[in-house]
Amino acid sequence: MLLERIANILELKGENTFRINSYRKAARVIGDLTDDIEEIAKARKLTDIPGIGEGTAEKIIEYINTGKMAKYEEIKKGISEETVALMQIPGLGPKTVAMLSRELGIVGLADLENALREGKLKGLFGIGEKKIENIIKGIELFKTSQQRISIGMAYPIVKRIITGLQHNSQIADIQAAGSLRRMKETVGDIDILVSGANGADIVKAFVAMPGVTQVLASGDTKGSVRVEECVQVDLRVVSQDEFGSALQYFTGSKEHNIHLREIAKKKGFKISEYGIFQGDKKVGGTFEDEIYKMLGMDWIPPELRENRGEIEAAQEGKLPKLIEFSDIKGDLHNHSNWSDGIPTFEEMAAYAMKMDYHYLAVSDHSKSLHVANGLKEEELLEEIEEIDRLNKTFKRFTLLKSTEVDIKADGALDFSDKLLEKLDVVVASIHSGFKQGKDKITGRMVAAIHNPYVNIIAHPTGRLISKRAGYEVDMDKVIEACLETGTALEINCYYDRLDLNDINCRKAKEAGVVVAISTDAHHLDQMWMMELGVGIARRGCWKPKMY
DNA sequence: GCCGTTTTCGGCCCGACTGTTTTCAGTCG
Repeated sequence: MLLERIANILELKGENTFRINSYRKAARVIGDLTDDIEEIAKARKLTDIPGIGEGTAEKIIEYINTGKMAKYEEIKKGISEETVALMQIPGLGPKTVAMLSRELGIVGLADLENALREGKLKGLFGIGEKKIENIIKGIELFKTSQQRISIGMAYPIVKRIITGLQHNSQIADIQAAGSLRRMKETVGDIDILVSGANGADIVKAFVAMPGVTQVLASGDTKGSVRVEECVQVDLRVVSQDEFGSALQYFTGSKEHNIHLREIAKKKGFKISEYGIFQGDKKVGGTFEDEIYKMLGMDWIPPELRENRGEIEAAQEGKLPKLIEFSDIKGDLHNHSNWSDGIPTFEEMAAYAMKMDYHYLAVSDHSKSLHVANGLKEEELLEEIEEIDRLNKTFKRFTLLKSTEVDIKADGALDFSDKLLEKLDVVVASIHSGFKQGKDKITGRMVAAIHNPYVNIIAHPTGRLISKRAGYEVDMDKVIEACLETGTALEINCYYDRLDLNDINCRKAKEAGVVVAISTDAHHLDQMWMMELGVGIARRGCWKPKMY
């Protein structure tokens, strides 16, 4: 995003911080849009977007018309991308990078490492022994730092740690915070907050837990470790009367907190991780909701805390009552051992009943998907018979006859309508021809949506978090077709898919399209991932009953 | 650069930590 790049370069140039933040904010709100930016520009409504003023609107229009931004072309002169990237090294900020570039002509990481080796940093203004040591450590950290991981990987780690610690008698409250609590699809590190009297003891117990591979810090109020899964987990200990405000603070997002503090300030309050204050007097902090209440708004569910309008909605008492895991009555996309799954029908049904579900779809792959042991027509017919037989043995529970039918590269479905008609739920999805152009892929999907027997389009974009970008699909056209036919789009809960993502999910909701939250489980112990999908749906503002 | 119950100028979130320029700037979350 060009606006973000402008912000980075301006930062390096030591421009006014507030101007830099304006560019960052503009870049972010545009990234969060569910509507097409060009459409908004055409309707001359860019400045209606909070954070976009006259100046930025002009630049966006210029970019749409010419593919360039004069401002960017102007400021990037003489500054290399490599130099801008140096700011990502922990401990190196814009001031230091600019100084190193000015004094030593350092352009990129290679230059910096050479200069360090040759001892050139010594004696520079503001650089001492310690600073040099920290830059070296920072480079190391930068090189080995992990990408953000899927929330589906982080979630079980948190559950394990919380389960392991909650019996500790010193701990009063324990709760995950950060982007994990907000159910963001990826998390950088994991933040866990506890309240308790003896911080040092709690931290000691934390760093000694099984699964810890490296202790990064262990103090009286904070412990930091790396666990087997190569993720950093931070534990912070606060007193009980600070737990609410600390939870609010550490949950974020940063943008949400900044906006909240602006409002607090205007109302004569000050909020920090230690509490909410009126003058010097602490007026709250034990419970998170009291902070929101004192600021004259409803408590905001963590999943919505991204500064995308949730604060205004809370002020007006217009926050939706979001869907919860307990609202889920079944799962419409699962695989059995008849194709590439592990469990038998009986095991699936028993597990679903234990989860308090009323129904569960058996949606094994179709014949073309050989790698996943796709079912042939006669096998699907057998499967139908077997499920019918089993259903007679259940009370208040139904296994639904289903398939995950392939939308083949030529756009045809892998099973005939005559066969699909015999099923309770038809899930259709793309597993081939990923590299086709946008029109072709969209055409295939729209054709499937128009098939009268297709109920759900699974993993609509095909992306795999941190692994595969997904095929090119025109989501607006897909949504339009779904709206026309009543076909549902899936929120695939599988941890590395989470597809639809939160933005597309909200887009679907705003359009009035139905979504199905399904796990695509191939194993019983993947069925918990429904919780992830519910999180995405909550971020997409879905209520329990839309219709 | 944005924005307005402080409304067209003058603000713009809060606190901790670190290292060094010894009174505070830079960086981070």
